[in-house]
Amino acid sequence: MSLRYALLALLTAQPMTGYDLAKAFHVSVGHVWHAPDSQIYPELKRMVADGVIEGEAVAWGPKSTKTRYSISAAGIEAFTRWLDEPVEYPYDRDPAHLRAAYFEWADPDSARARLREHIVHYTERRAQWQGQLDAIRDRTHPILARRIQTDTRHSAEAIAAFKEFTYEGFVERADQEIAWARRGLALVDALQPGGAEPDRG
Amino acid sequence: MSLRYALLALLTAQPMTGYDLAKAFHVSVGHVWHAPDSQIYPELKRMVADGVIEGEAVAWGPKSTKTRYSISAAGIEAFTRWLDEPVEYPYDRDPAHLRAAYFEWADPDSARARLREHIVHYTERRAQWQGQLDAIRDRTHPILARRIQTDTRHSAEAIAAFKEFTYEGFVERADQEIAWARRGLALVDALQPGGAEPDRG
DNA sequence: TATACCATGTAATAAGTTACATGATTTG
DNA sequence: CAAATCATGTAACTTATTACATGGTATA
Repeated sequence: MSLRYALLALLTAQPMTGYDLAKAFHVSVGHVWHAPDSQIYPELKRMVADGVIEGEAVAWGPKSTKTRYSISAAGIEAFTRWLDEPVEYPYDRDPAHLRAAYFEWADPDSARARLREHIVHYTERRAQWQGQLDAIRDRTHPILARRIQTDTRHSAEAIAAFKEFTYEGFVERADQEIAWARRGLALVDALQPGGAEPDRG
Repeated sequence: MSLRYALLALLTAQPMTGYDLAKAFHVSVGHVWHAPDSQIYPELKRMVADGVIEGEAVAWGPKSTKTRYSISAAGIEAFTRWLDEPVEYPYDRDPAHLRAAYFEWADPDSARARLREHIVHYTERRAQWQGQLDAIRDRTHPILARRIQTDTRHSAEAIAAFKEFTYEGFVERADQEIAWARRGLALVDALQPGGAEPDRG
């Protein structure tokens, strides 16, 4: 159900067509709550049916139209009500840590490969999150800039501060995962003296 | 597909009936990869069909039987092959951080409530993970103890070290989430001077 | 005029969630 | 003999994944 609120959040910044919204999604809130286009379009239809957004057809070329969606009063209400509800935490399900727990069954080089992949994965994620953070801090993030312009009820300071806060948490998480995997590499080396060269990195 | 390997991992320690396995699951690897009984039993049937485990009926009372499952040679092979494959990282989908990003729309007391709930949630999780860690370290963890007894190819040291390593990562993650939420409380207070009492905790 | 990209999906599948169901057995 | 718990699920639903589909529009 979070996808709905992620989309509502985007539409509090400005009305958008489905396509623009999907694009904006992937470069902003999609970093926090992933969804493919094939999930976004049907959800938008359901949201119209439920009255939380409105869709109007706008001309596109000589014989085509596209739909521009805007949040309704009911949508604003649903969005703020959602913020008042407790979070439903997902169950723990962590494929990387699951494997790490049974590394005694893996070839030491295989274990090292998994840990290095973990570092690569979180290094890439970290770069993405840090990129968001930088753009939020210097106000070059296009969706944030637009939001600050159009939102009259909230201060630019507060709008940006909570987005910064969110991504800071992710960057710290990435750092923690990288540090954890490095310790794992050291552990594999310690348990398997004479294996591959100890990792420097 | 990870559920299958979590179950195989448990069965490398010893053969178990479905019921015992489900119970053991919930107090051990279920902390890393959650699954309800209603997912475990059907998966066991599929695993028998795929030949990675074998089920034998054992008498239970005068007129009933239960099934005892043991890992097969093919199962051991599937399990170790799984450790050789790269991890498929799930997409990011974080309901708590998603909300935090839009706290400017929330009543400050609502934002505080969400952040306090975050602290409570991770404090509880941390206690569970730390409990596992303590039991692993002093070798009182029943499944680990059994595993160390029955596993002739891996050293007790390595078996325990990787489980420790796994749970250490979770404990650190919990600490990070708690610290993050505390900073969030401070941020809400800073943006809303004169709101509720600043949090001490 | 071809290529990129705009626009919007559908279909099939997989995985996981919640609620409920049923009967046998052991134990106090 | 009642209660707990052992034992094993099924059904209905929701959510998400992957792959594919289709045609219009702008631009070089």
